[in-house]
Amino acid sequence: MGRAPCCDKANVKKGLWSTEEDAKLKSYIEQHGIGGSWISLPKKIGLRRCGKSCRLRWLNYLRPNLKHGEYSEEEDEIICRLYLTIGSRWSLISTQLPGRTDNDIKNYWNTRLKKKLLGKQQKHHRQARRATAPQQEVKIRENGILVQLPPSEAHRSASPGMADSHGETSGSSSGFPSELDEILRFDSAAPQGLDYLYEARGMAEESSGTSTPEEESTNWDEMIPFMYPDWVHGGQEIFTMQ
DNA sequence: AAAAGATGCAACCGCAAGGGA
DNA sequence: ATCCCTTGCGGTTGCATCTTT
Repeated sequence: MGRAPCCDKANVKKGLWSTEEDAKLKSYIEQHGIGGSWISLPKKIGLRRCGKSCRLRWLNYLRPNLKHGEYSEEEDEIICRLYLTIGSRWSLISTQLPGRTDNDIKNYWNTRLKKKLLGKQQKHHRQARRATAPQQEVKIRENGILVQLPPSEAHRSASPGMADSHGETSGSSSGFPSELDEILRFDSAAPQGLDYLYEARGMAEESSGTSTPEEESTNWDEMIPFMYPDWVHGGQEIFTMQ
C-alpha cells in the first residue's frame, strides 16, 4: 500500500509562488492565524497548493520580521560555532538568529559560508606554512574521531574571554533554549572568532599532512577536536549530542 | 552577442516525531 | 499498545540569474 499522500498531487500546483498566492496566504493567516491545520488551509482560501507547501512558504518567506539581506560577521560566527557543535540541526541554529529561517541558514552554509571559511583558511594555510606551526600530538580514537592531546593553551592565552576577531564581545547565552545554553556555556573556554577556525583548520592539515588547498571535501565533524580542543578531555568529549 | 558553466535560492520530497483516537 | 494524521526537519533538486569564455 504505502503511505497516503498528504494532498491530491494531480490537482496541486508546484513551483514558484505567484504574488497573488502570496497575498492570499498572507492575508488569511494575518487575519485568522493558521487556524485548524496546514493541510486544510489551502482549501479554505482557494489555493491549489499542498499544505506543506503553504507552511513552508509562510515560514520561509511571508512570515513577518524575516531578514533577507546579507549575513553579518557575528551571524557567520554563530552559525559556524553551532554547526561545529551540533551539526546540521538548522532549526536549532535558526533559533539563535532572529529573522533567519532554517532553510535560509542551510542554504547560506551550503552555498557560501563553507566556501568563505575554506577560502580564508587557504589564505591562512599559506601563511602558516611559512611560519612553521608547532607540531600537535594527535591520537585517533577507535570510532574514528580525531582527538588532539594535549590541548594547546596558546590560543586561549592569546585571546581570553569572549572577544572575537573584531575586538567585539559576543552576546551572553542568557535567554537561549536550555540545550543551546548548555552548548554555549563552553564558549567561555573556547577560542573565539572565525580566525581561530581558519587557523585550526590549517593546523589540522599541517599535522595530517594533507596540504592540497584544492581538496575541499572537509569532514567538519572530525574537525571539532581541532577547533575546540577544550571540548575533549582525556580522549572523551565533554560535550556530546544525542 | 551567445553559449556554457557556476552560483544561489526557493521549493520539494521523504522520513521521523508527536499527539490524539 | 497501536494506528493514523499532522507537523517539523534536513537533504536534495530545479531553475532563474549571474559570470565566464
